Amino acid sequence: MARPDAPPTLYDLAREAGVSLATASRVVNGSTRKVAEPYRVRVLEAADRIGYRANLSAQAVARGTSRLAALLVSDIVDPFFAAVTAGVSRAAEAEGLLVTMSVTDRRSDRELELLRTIGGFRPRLVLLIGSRRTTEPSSELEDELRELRRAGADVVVVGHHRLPFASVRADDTTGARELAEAVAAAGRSRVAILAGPADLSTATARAEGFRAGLRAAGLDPVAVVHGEFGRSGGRAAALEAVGAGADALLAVNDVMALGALSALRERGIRVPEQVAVTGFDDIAAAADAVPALSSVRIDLEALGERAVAVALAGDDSAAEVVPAHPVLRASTGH
Amino acid sequence: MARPDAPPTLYDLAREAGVSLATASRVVNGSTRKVAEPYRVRVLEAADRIGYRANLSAQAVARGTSRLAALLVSDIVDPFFAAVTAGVSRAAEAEGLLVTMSVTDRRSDRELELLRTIGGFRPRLVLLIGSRRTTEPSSELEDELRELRRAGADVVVVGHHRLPFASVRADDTTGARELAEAVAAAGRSRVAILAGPADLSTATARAEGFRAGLRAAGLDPVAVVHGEFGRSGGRAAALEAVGAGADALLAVNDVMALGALSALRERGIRVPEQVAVTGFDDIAAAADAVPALSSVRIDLEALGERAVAVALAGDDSAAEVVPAHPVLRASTGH
DNA sequence: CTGTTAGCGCATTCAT
DNA sequence: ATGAATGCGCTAACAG
Repeated sequence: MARPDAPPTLYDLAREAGVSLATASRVVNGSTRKVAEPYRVRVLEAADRIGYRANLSAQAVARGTSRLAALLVSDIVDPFFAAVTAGVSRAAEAEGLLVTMSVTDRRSDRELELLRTIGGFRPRLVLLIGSRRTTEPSSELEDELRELRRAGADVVVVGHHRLPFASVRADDTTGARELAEAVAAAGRSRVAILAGPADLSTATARAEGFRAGLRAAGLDPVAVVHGEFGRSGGRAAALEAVGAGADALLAVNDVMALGALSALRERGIRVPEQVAVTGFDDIAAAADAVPALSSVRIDLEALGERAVAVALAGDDSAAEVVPAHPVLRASTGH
Repeated sequence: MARPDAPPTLYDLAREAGVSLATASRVVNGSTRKVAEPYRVRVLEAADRIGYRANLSAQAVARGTSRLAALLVSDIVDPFFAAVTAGVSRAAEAEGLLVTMSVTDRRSDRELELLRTIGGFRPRLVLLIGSRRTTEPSSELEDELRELRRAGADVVVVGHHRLPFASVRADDTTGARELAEAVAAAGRSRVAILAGPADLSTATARAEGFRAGLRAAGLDPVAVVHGEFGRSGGRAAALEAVGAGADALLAVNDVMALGALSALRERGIRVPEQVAVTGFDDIAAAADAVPALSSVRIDLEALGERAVAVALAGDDSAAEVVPAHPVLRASTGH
């Protein structure tokens, strides 16, 4: 029944406590507390007596800024993004920020649309997680972000990108290079790269790192196969790579590597005896795979936490990099 | 430089378009459009000329209600919650709602605290995902939810619970029963239940279902071992269960089952030859496990979508149930 | 159908 | 240190 029973307002609080609006405001919002103790307690007591809860939207209007951290993520079901999101969530809440999360589905149009509506809330932070296609025109996106920036939001992009904003990413190149070198050192000479989408910047950065590592070992990839970023993409790519005679498959992420493993298993191809397989990100499932998947470890949650820290710092030219190093397991015969 | 460059307001828009505030408002906010075409276009053109974007907080204040859907989730890294969240996100956005996501870490105090701050935004929807401990006093939580309800929010709880609010959950009992029966029919007679936390209502509902299924097959569980909900909990429980002589392990969720698989593998115990293992939820990783994990399939994203639909319906006594049925795979010898 | 005006809940300057 | 008054950006009667 009694639904639209309006919550008590600051006015109600003031009246209940027998003080002025201003005084009530000063004690419940914090600011530079300059309220005498007796008044303080009266207000505080009155507050929980009537169950007062500040209307954050009204605060945002009056203050001209909100306590929202807007998070845009490609796909929350992907363990990679889920982990980063967890980090963002923790760090944001520690800063007293409420995080809004929207999934872009990797579609630029949705990304843009979401950014627009979110902008309406005048968020304090805007975090873009998930690498951008390198081929798509990002000018619209860039404009929108710039707009948000002007409106007072600090924006940071997680992952590789070419946007003029602060960024946080893993040291993909180093991790990839080291992993490729380790695989070469393990005696594989015909290694293929499961490169994922050709226009995904993170994927290409990792593929480049693989190449560099192989080169350092005096090798050239026997194949570089592109495809979907997901598990089915990994399956298809794996099949194509072994068809090309590969004895090692370096995937640009764990999910693809897992797909590769399952495809190889179905084909009766033994890992690591016949073909070695590696992933990237070291998601939880990597260690549990059979055989356990060699990968490149990245502290995903830390990545998320750093993202909000960097955003809060407010330096557009910041470009933080978190470490990424190989974790060698059974899938490479280690 | 020009950072705190205040975004254009409705007032600016009106001036730019040469119309009144009210007219400008009418065209940009939609409502029952009663604006003559010529005016409409003038406002619209002016809008994107100056890059006008409505201040949603201000709208919320003026309207007395927001377009926010507040989502509280136990652990976003858990594939189960991630999938449900994805469904919620999609459905909410389809309704023009922005979703805020907070992770409770399964701690009641955080849950309560988050609910309080979120309440400050006067959200339109509040979704609680993740089953509640049955032992903890939920009165505070209940009060808080009731408060939100009074303030105009529609609240729905996903999963089993004992709260007087709308709910959406999977038909765990049926799914569990059917799975247990299938395992029994496959010739297992000494089945153990990896029951998870004794005070997690979803876990107990599933365990009860297992019991019922075994009973129907004339069996009694040889062991019911409680423990953590996660993968390590599954490992420990599995070891204890096989110690008790079990030839089948029914876990209350996939993550635990996956942990069980890995523990058994390390011990050299063969699945399904020596011991059958089953999970619950049928997360993506279940089908990829080795051996492929038998589980109970639930359309997790649909669960999330239904949650917002039910919430929007606004009926506190709604109690929707989505289907759950076994998916038999190699881990049970199917 | 359009414009005026009075709030919405709160922060904050300005007097006191 | 406190209170009265003004404004934040927007919506919703209310008149015209």
